[in-house]
Amino acid sequence: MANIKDVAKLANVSVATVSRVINNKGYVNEHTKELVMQAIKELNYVPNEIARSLYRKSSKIIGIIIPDLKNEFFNDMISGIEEVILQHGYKTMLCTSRESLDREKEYLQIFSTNKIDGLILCSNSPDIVSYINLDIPIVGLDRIISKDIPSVTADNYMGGILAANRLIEANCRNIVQFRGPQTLSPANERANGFLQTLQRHPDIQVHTVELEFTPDTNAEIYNFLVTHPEIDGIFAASDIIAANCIRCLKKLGRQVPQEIKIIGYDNISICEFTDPTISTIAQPIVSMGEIAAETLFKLINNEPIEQRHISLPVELIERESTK
Amino acid sequence: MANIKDVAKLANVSVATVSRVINNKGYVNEHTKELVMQAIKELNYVPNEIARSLYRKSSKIIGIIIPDLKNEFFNDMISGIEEVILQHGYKTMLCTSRESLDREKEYLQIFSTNKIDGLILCSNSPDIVSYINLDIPIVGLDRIISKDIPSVTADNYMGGILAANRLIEANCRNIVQFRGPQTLSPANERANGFLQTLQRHPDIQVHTVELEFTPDTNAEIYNFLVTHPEIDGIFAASDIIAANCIRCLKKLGRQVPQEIKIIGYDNISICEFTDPTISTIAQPIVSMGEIAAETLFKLINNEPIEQRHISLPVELIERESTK
DNA sequence: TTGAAAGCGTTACCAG
DNA sequence: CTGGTAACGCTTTCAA
Repeated sequence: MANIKDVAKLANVSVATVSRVINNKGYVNEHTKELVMQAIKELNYVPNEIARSLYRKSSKIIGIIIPDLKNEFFNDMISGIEEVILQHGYKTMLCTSRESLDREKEYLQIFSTNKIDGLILCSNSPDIVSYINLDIPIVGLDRIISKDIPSVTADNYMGGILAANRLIEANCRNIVQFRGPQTLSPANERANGFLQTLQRHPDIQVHTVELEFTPDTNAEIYNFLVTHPEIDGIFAASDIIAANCIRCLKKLGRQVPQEIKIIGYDNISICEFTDPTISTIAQPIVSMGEIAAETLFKLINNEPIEQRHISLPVELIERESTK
Repeated sequence: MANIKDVAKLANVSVATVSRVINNKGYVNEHTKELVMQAIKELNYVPNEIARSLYRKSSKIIGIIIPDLKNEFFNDMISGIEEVILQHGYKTMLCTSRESLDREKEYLQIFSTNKIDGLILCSNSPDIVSYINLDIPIVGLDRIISKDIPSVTADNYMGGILAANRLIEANCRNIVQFRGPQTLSPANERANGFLQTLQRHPDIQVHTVELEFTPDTNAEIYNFLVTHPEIDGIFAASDIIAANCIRCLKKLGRQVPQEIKIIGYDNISICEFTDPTISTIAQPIVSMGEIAAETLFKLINNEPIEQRHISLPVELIERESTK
């Protein structure tokens, strides 16, 4: 692979001149420029970004840590992020933590040695903060990492309220909330919004079941529904869980939505494929990613940010499962 | 951020010694080592991987280009790849092409300037080869890029055969194949296996409809099914398409699987959530990713590879849609 | 067992 | 307008 010296030699100029040409910076004679361009083409030269990074002390790489790629929710986020990163002329280093603190630490280490310029972090681990030894801008995504780290989240509290109101309107009297783990702030906020709204209706019974965000929650769901035949309304922590509920209820011979209403969360594509289709709380997922990335670049460029913690509105999408 | 010089100064040794310590290489006195370690800890020093990369002329980064993150199929692949890359002490630079040649070229350019050490490429573009100006190992994934570039694919031809045989066994007499675009070799191989098997049954009518792998193929599917009420068997190019078929047929009041059998492709999670659940051809997706990565590292380390083009077995997964 | 110094490929400053 | 050169942070060779 040719380097800048080879180009300089071939074009009979100094490396400084070549550098000026490839960066379009400083004065350089039109004719000299031509010569250099020709040499570049002839040698098939591409500048070595690593050497540049070393000099400028910045890799132009943005690190992203998310729990899981298999979740459509995170995919949508990433597509929003990637677009913005590319527009700004940066690259993406994408890592999945699999919800493991060890893996997060490992990637943080890699990021640290690789001198990334910014980090978008979507972490469950409450004490991840103490492992962050990066002196670069960070934006928390979907979850608030700490008070000091800017974040972009959805209005989970409102999501809980919307779900509760819909079930109340639908005349549900025995409601179960299959909520996410207590370690996740979004799950807590949703539960708070949900429960506080229902508290104003003392005639409504509310159960709470805490589930992990793993694929095999079926047994727990099934067990609960079998022992609680009086349930007539479900608020699920995710659309996947909602879909699992539908499956369980079908097995139990119960009619959705006639006997039981269900509301999911996220508005991923599965909502449209189940029978009945799933009513859900939609988050502006792609926007969340975009805004997180935009915020990160503001931090990188030392521009002011209006708001440290941005919370985006959510929306109830009505489909068949609550009709 | 402290650098190696700072550490050397604090420990009262030379940078060479510090280097020896952090790399565990060459002779260094046990006591000196202690001193250096202490200095490292005190300064919170982490080696600058960019400087290392520059020296060793290798970034320890593997580039991955895939069409789309939103597709569960590619996600599973990536999780296989990521694991192997991490084990080998490399990092991942993941890029999505959105099926756009321009974007592929853009990323190829980025990879080139960033001196990645290897590339896993999942590209639709037939003429992508001519844009690859990297002198590093490449492995094609899911699709064969060129005869010379090692690849890992699934046995798509066999997938077509399995699907055909299942529909034949189920006594289908009017079959439609919703196949993928002709520009994709996997789609062609599946179609070949499928059609060649059915040719031996002249009493069976076969239609072929070519679809893009976009989310909004519903109109085309609906139009075809409405105008062809005699259809009693469907082979879909993906599980998503199969799920769309189920939705359309429900709208048309037709019973699956009683009146029409459906077979999908990929075995992604949606198969379990539709009603009826979807029979499908399963590819060893995670393995494909792992093997592609393993192959890449063999190439990087100049180890021999047994086979240039590896084709992995597929399997029919029987669910309700063909019962 | 340790240190000095060259070199990895680039940029930017300072002279000319 | 152009060239020489220090600097970016690290590794490795060669001498001591």
